[in-house]
Amino acid sequence: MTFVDQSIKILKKNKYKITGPRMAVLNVLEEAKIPLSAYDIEEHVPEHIPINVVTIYRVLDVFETLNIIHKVHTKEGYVRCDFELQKGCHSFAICNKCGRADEFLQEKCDLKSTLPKKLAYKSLSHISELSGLCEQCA
Amino acid sequence: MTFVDQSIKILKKNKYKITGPRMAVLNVLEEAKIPLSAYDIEEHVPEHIPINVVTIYRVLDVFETLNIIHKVHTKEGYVRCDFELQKGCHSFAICNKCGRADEFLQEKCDLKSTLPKKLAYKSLSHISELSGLCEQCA
DNA sequence: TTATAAATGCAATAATATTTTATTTGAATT
DNA sequence: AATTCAAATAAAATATTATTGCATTTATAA
Repeated sequence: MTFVDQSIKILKKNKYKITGPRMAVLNVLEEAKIPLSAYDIEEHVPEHIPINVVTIYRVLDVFETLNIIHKVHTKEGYVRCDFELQKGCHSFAICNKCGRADEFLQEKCDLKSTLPKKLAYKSLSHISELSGLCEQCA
Repeated sequence: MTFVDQSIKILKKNKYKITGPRMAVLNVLEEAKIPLSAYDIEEHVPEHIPINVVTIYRVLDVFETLNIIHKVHTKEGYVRCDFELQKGCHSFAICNKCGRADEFLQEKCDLKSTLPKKLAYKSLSHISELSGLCEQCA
């Protein structure tokens, strides 16, 4: 099942409408290898169906909530979720040279357990981003 | 040894000058519990010694290079380094309510080892940010 | 097919960040 | 204490990322 199909399924399941802007953003992110900003996405959308950037931000908000996409904070951009991965810790390996971002799973994630006892946080979520050089750029 | 003194020591060791703007930024960050943007810092600097925001960005760049401060990417802000911690993985626990950010050490950090073999990245650095509620806000 | 909640468009604005060029200054040296 | 100059800063313009409020349109359930 493709990324787009899987995403549509998730949208419907959660009572969100299938709209033009949402489909356009899904199609752009399906192909992207590097994190794209809302403005990047605006440029990649086919010229005959222009979308307001504000709309793109709102679409991205919904997609993030549904875990259809993830925000790569160190790059201020968004990438599609890799549905092949199981639910768990969504982490990214990011290439400093070409910008490529690969999602990967931390099967045995111990981040929460490393939080010192004296920091009594009720933790809800976390993100790990690793910067380096991908195979091609190394 | 205070954060400011330790920072001065590191600046001198690396042949950077001790200047007004650098001292002002150090003094602001020494007290801050939450990540501050360059513009936040500009507002916190004493009124009788205004600093250009561009200068603050450049000061922050140097400080980041020297690991005197860290950027909290999920908040687009900067916090002082906690020199009490040993060198290693600088991670943050961030409160979603009050914004507080506590640096903590992952003694046995396994992030790099969780990167799948097929992603042949040469990893250089990484950041982990955990969002939740601190003891006061929980 | 129609009613309506949800989604979008538009305009304005805020917040964060960078580039270029000219000027000033910290501190090493004399 | 005066001199010197690489290093640091200021200023102005511009780029990039993000949000808010309100009017209008649309996807879909009934």
